[in-house]
Amino acid sequence: MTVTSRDVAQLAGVSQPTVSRALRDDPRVSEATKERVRKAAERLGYVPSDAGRALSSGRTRRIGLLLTDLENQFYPHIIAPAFQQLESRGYQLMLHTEAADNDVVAERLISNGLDGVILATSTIDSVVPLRLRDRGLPFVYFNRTSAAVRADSAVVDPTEGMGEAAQVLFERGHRRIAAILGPANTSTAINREIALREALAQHGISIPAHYVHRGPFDTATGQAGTERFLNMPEPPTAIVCGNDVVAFGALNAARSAGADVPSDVSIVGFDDLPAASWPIIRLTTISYDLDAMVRRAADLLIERIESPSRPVEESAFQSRLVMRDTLGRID
Amino acid sequence: MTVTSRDVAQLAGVSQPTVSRALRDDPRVSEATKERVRKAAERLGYVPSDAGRALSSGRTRRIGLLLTDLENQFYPHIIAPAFQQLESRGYQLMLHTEAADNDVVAERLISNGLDGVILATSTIDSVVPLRLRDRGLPFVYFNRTSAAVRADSAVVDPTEGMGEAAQVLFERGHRRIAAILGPANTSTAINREIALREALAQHGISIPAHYVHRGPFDTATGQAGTERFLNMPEPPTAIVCGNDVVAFGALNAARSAGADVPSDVSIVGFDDLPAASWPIIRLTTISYDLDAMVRRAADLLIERIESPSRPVEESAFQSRLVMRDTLGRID
DNA sequence: CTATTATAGACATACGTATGCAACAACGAG
DNA sequence: CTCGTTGTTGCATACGTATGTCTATAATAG
Repeated sequence: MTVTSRDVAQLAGVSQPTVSRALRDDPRVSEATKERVRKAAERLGYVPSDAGRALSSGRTRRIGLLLTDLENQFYPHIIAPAFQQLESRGYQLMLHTEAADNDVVAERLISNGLDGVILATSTIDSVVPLRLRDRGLPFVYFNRTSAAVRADSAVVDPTEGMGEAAQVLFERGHRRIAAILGPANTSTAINREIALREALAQHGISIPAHYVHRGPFDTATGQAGTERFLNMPEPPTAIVCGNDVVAFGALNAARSAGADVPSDVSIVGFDDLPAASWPIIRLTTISYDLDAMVRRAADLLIERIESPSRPVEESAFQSRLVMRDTLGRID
Repeated sequence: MTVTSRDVAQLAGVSQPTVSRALRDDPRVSEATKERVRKAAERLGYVPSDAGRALSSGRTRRIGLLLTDLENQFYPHIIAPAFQQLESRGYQLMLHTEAADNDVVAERLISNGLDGVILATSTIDSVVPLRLRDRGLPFVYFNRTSAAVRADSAVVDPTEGMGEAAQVLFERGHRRIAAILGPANTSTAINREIALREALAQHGISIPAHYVHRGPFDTATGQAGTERFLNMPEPPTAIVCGNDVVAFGALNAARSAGADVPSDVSIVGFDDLPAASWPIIRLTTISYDLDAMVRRAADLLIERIESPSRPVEESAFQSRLVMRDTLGRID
């Protein structure tokens, strides 16, 4: 039924191993034979079997990307550049989305014969990195890291962005500043909170406990937090959000409550997703080079696969504030 | 290095085939032996090799989803339910994004040892369906179909939705109606255009050529089309868009041009993406059960895989208008 | 007590490719 | 004329699992 390298070998009048080598452009095969083999392969419509190749070579040239919650607008923007970068280096991307982060997930990653894994949604207490390390399966942290195992990583450094945001908030007269932060077990939420608090502290501003809302990085969290804040007797004048998706939820809540942004309340995001710059949104947010970060993660992983003993490389990307229309002035 | 079924067999004191059967709960193995094997597997941390399994059984339980343009907001909403549905039926999803639609793509799909493919971005002149059919690799059309090969499909029937939209547009006094349509080589663009024109014709309205703009299903198209329309000496009072993403672009263009929606121009979308119902957007659009459609596509494919000789099933999903705030009344 | 059958497991082999090693031819140097 | 060298190909085998067939043991019937 299916055409194998043996069939090609027979037609070309060579042995099966020669076909294998010829089609991968092995220098040990003469140009004349290569040409003959290619012709034969073409004529039979031969397509090498990934399974056979994987079994024999022990490598699949396949890399997993582990995500939770694909519905979140943030992740599609990772997938596309990851795909491209891996492809340009001869690897394929295999998407894995899992609600939980447990042993079953780790097993699935391992059994799939992946050459490596990009972990994009690790929590600081994830078990997956441990399992992967035990198996010797290379991986890289993207965006978030886990405390359990040290590994190559590509993350954002929120310091500059939060610094600029704090500066502008202060200059524009904001003193009552609230924050809608991500889950406490994610490195991103922790780092952004620290960066924000330190930056505000430089202007003598602190965020009281009742001005802090925590939850998953989704619109519902932004919505819930903003509703809570707006209903307070003394609402904040500005809300800094853990990311853009949360900020979109905040904008929605403000609109629903009849509060004008930015004259009633200012909102700041983080990530600068494409939608943030849409004329109907114009979100003031903190930006960084997401595509470059994805590409870096892919590169780090491939280098790790190809030379496993390299020193660990932790790569941080600068961030900066992008002023648009959702951060106003207090008179 | 890696633990194989042979290692487990040795530890459990049985043969390798018995391990294979025991772990897959084959009735030919006694419960006592199964238990012993499971214990041994657990103790060694055995994880079966996908490649070995694929090579031996000829099946991978892996299904490809072929997309172009992951950046488009529409597609992530397909991926998540597809993932879930396939997983619940014991299959894994393998994402393939390709800019083009050519032989190379088909070859990649074939070599990957997929059990089947979901084609989500076929054009009517796609070559991939031909190649897959020649190879005997099962596939299903999702959303769009191709004329070249008949196959199972799950698509939207735009008739009712467009009918309701035309009705409301007419009742609210719109007579100059424009359309921003998708690429002419996609079945979705064609079907929606036909449905729209027929529905408007019932009210004696036709869309003149200069009120038609065509382009890819993205925000840029919506933006460009709307700019063009708004600059006309006699601009349309309403714009029907090929999908929501296009409509978002139209909203952006209107905002940039200082045109109020809906008092200056009305906008109608198609798909009812989650963002369409956001308070800051509130897009009037045509809705259908996208998740069910995805699940249907997955089910059709799996059934095709498991019984290849079934008759072809073409599944169409009803659509309906969802009124929100972007379709106004002409006084 | 023997013949028959059911049951559980072993044995052999297949799947398709990659790779170390041996074989061979052609050739030039000594 | 011999020997080493270089370049090209074939041979043998490994990768890890699944499955058809065969065998040993136990259970059952006559």
